Amino acid sequence: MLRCGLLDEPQKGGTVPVDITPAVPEPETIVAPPRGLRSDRIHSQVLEATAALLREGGYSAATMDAIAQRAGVSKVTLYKHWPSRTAVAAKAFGLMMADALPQPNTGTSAGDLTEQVLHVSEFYASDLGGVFAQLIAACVEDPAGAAYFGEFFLAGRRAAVAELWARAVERGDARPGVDVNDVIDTLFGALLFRLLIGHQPLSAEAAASLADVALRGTLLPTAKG
Amino acid sequence: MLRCGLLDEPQKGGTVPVDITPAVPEPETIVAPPRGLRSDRIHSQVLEATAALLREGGYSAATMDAIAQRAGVSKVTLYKHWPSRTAVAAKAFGLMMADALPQPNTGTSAGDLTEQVLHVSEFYASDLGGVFAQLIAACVEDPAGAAYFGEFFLAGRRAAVAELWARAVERGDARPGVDVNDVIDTLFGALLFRLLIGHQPLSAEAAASLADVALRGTLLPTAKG
Amino acid sequence: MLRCGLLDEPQKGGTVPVDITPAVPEPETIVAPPRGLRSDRIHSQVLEATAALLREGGYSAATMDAIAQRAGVSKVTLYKHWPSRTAVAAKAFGLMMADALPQPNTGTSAGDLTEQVLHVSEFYASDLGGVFAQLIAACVEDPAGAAYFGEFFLAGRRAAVAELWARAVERGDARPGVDVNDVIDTLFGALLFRLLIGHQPLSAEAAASLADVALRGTLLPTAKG
Amino acid sequence: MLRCGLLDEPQKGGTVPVDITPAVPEPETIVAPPRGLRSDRIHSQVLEATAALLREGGYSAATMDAIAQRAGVSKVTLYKHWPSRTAVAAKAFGLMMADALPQPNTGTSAGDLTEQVLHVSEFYASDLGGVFAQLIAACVEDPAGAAYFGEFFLAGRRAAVAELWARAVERGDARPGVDVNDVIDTLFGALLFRLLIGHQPLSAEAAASLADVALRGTLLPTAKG
DNA sequence: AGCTAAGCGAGACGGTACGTCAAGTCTTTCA
DNA sequence: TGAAAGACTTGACGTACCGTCTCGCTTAGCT
Repeated sequence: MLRCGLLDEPQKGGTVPVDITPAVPEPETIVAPPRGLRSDRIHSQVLEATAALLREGGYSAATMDAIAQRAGVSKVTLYKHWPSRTAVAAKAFGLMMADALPQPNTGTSAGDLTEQVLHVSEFYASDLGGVFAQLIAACVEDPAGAAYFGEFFLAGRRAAVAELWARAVERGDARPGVDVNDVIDTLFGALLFRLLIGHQPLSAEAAASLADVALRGTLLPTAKG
Repeated sequence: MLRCGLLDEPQKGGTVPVDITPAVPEPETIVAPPRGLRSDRIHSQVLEATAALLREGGYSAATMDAIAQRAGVSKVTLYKHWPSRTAVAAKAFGLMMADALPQPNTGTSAGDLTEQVLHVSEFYASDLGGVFAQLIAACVEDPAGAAYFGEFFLAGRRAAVAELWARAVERGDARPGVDVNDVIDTLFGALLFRLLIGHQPLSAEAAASLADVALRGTLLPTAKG
Repeated sequence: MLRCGLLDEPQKGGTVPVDITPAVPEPETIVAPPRGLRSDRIHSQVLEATAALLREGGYSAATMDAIAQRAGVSKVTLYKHWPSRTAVAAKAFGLMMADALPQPNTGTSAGDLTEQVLHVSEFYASDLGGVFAQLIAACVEDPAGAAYFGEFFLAGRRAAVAELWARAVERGDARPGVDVNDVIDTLFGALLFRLLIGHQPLSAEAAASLADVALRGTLLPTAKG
Repeated sequence: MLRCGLLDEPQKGGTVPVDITPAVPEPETIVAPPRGLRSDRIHSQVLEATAALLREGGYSAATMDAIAQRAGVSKVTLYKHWPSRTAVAAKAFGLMMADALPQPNTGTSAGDLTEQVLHVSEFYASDLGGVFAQLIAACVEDPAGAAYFGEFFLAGRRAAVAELWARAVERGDARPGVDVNDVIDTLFGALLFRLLIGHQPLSAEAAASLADVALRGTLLPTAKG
């Protein structure tokens, strides 16, 4: 009825040898926006305006009317470039977050992955983490938006973690036979759970504790720092 | 900005020795509905109507107008008993699901927990799993509803898992020092991730694989079946 | 495809003995607005606001948004009371014009009818005559609005002329066998023609000339002043 | 505020001795379309496409986009040849109707004029009569279009009737001193009234009755068949 | 047993946002 | 150079659902 189908990452080349291909077929929901010089200008104006609105007032402030006005663009145009409000917001959020999280490099597999979990936990606990939760929520009812969120935000995040995992595999720290997607979902699913439900804190200690549990299940005992 | 605070379970009795008390202070959002005979009738009528609507058309069909009409109750009354639409839906969903998942009893700790994961995965993949996702999403923007969702649905689920964990602790299968909340979130967070994002399947195999990873991190090697 | 069916006058009693019953069956398009104290207040507020807008900027200024805002009423409410923008405007215009044209009383049939034609011609030539034309035009595409225009504006006008005609009949000035509707349409159709097409002036002389032609065809030669 | 000024017929030649020159000054609204071979092809393509659309779905189907697409012409080009949508539609309608009504020739003045009224009444009652009403309505808000409607449709109609009237004058059937414009407007205004308002039928009997009334006012008693 | 006050059904209402439509203008690209 | 293609702005439309409000009836619970 309302399954999402969020992820269809562009898979841009051999940087990531590990397979993170989505198991579900790629939806054709991402609109090909009109081409041309004007289109490019509009595209960036809209995304900047949306990002600003998201920062200032969260998803609920990023109304189509508000975006249109702030970007100096008409609503009709918005709907010609994106299939829904969620899609605009998702793409804007993705670009805004593009290089927010630095790739950790501690020298050890456990260290890298733990630090990544800490970064994400911190992000979730921030204001933008709230926006992230709102977007996840919005995507539940809007598969079209979900495709954008997968493409422009989630794919990048997953690729980053997949790269860390690939390093661990190279180092011989990974427990054999463990799927990278299981690693990612186990490491960050718990954080997402807490972000959405809010039943448990998202503190650094809590994150470290969760990372420890998850890494014990995925790395070899010898890899534990 | 928009953290939820979903869980404030009533913790009714000593069945669960392990601590799953929420770390965040309990919100006072749950309304005390008017008392009296009529109130009881209204309460159950509304919840049944809402449950039926949720089953038939998901959260989006459970409009306040629709609920009011189906229950033969006025909207004003609805708002006297519950703070918001989400709250009604959450409570109705909780009661509807009250005894949907049987408590597994395989004889081993790993078996019990794995089976629980399989059950939940199956539930997520069902139509009602979609409704669950919608409710999670709705709660992101409505803390009041979130309180109801925590109280009437999540608390029960977590308590059930906590009991399985307590058994594992008694059996000496649990890795010492592991927090029960970390266990729960790690075991089910990954499933929730997949439910919401839909990037990976929710099949039995996938669930078993995730359970395996998570249990390796929480149970002692000696407990692995 | 787009015939109107404008007129369904209430026919309020024996004042007018002559038959001006519409030949087309009465449409059921006029909405029964919600009842109650609030409704009454809203009704009058809306109609006053609309009348003001019509006076100030014609039909094109009487937007639903503008009306809603000026009347301090929500658009949804407007659509609960009236089926369309045209309907609101038509009713407001009707009430606004209710007693704009005095009933002539010159002592002779020809005098009365001629004076009426002059009045109407003058009205057509005024700003409000323009609004009248706009309403006629709007009703062409909106049968629901047409019903309101018939009920709240045209019916009254026709009844007024019908009364003059009835007097002429009593006086023995009317050519026998002439239908009152033919009289009305012949007397005023030419004016309407000129209002809409604008090919010929709506001056007093022109109106007198038209009235003369039409009355020669409807009154007996003996009645001509 | 919104008077139209529809009629500015080119008056091309002595065929009509009677004066039907408009009393209002001729507006300069009719665009001189670009000249050249391509222009001619475009012109006819557009007008044919528009006529087809008008026939199929009335004025509301004759969108500028629809016309442009059907004619294989760009919208910019449309606006280079005509000042507005109404103008295109009006011209297309005029050409489409060019020889729809045959000129009656019954041998008597009254017969000719009555038959013309019957023809027009029949036309009004047809689907194309509805389109005619829509065009009249559209012209109310668009003087530029009105000019085209006058030039390419109304002028021809009026000239035809004027010719009948000229014949009556030659025959000595016309009441002396009656203006041809008064004749035309009186004869057909009533029909237009009924077309637009729809309060009375447009049947042949009704038309005959109206013609009778009007002709009694314009022809001499001796001319009545 | 009857009265009073609260609870309640019905549904009108304001508000906010949505997604859509068509007119008319402007820009790019092709012939 | 002029036109096709079509992107864009503008302004309004009609709809959806939330949560509040008002009315008048019903019922509970006290006197």
